[in-house]
Amino acid sequence: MARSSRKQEILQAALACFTEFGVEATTIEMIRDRSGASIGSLYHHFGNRERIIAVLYLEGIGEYAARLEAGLIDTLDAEACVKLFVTSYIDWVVENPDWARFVLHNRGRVEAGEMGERLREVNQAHGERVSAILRRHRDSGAFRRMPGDCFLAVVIGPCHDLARNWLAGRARTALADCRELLADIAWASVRSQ
Amino acid sequence: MARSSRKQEILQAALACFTEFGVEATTIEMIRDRSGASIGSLYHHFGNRERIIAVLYLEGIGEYAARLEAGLIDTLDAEACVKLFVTSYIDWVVENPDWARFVLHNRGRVEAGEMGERLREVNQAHGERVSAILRRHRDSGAFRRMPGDCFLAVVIGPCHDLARNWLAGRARTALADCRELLADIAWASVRSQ
DNA sequence: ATTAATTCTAGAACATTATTCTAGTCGGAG
DNA sequence: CTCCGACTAGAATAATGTTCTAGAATTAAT
Repeated sequence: MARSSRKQEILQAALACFTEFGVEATTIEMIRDRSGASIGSLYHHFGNRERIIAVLYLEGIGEYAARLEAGLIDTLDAEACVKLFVTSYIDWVVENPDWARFVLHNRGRVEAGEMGERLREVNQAHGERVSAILRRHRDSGAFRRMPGDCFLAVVIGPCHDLARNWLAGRARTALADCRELLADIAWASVRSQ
Repeated sequence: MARSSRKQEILQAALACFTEFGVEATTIEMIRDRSGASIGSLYHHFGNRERIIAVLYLEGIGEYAARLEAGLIDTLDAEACVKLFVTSYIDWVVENPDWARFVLHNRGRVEAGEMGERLREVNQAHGERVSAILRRHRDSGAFRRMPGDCFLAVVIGPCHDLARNWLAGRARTALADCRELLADIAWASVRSQ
């Protein structure tokens, strides 16, 4: 099979181009040059430009989701659950800055495209597994009463915002240094009373 | 001058196309068709496709920033200041959903493009005016000690997240119904003690 | 009112970029 | 060996963005 890694090489090259020049400005040819693949190879593996973007996106959120779910499985108490959302997100961003930046800026694009349906399915499946775990704590009254949509936004929203700024070089504070603070605030915001 | 609104017509048509088909998928020709302008007119007013996007973006954040600053000028106490961040944001999103969706999904694109420098200037100027007002309260000890980057992320991050979901049709709860709750949480998260 | 200057509109010509298509190469299964 | 599917290659083509030249509309000056 020659190298089954050709596909991965293309994805890596694409991410590097996106990081360096922006998604808009990178052309198929730039990806071809950097990956060493041919036009034919590129289109064999992905079909079109948009699908390169979509695959990269789906792999990214998949990686983060897997990490989160791996941690959540254990019999954690409500506080640890909430804090895990924050810390595993921040850890992932710090470890994969380019990927994180790409994911943070391209959800809309993927969702509007032909892979949008797939993305919604993946997100919904992940959301339901996570909700199932949280429901136990919610039912036991560990959380302040609020709509589920708000709960997630309050817990992870500040992380998204700060990560976005940090990745863009706009934040004076290192993201990692806010790990504990954001986890504390998230827990304080959603715990009952 | 015929209509000086030709430029605005183009912007409105562009936003409508972006909303309906996504920024990627809308072509210059689609904008031309919907606005009734010619290619020449389009390029006369904007120079290139990217600048249409950038102008739309800058007008959007300008509108929200103006609203926020108009409210902040008054001699509000710390709590009212923080809550105004939340409520004026949510109000703006509810009143301008298409614009808000566009702004939420295209910051990276504008920032990476030729208007990126301009955008950073505008944002910095706005940020400094806002910071100046908040500093008074911070110095008086009204806020929990934390980095400035975190402060803003904690206050407005959940709004961004929930608005993004609501605008995408993913939220079960109406955004407006979360106005007070999010404002309360924001204040509770940043007030001292 | 006429002229001149400026702004704006028009769309064909052109350039760039994405995509398709045909022709292969390579490695393994039978 | 030779057949088959996965993969690679790059020229040909299609789609789209941008430039360019010409001219219409509007305004201001005389």
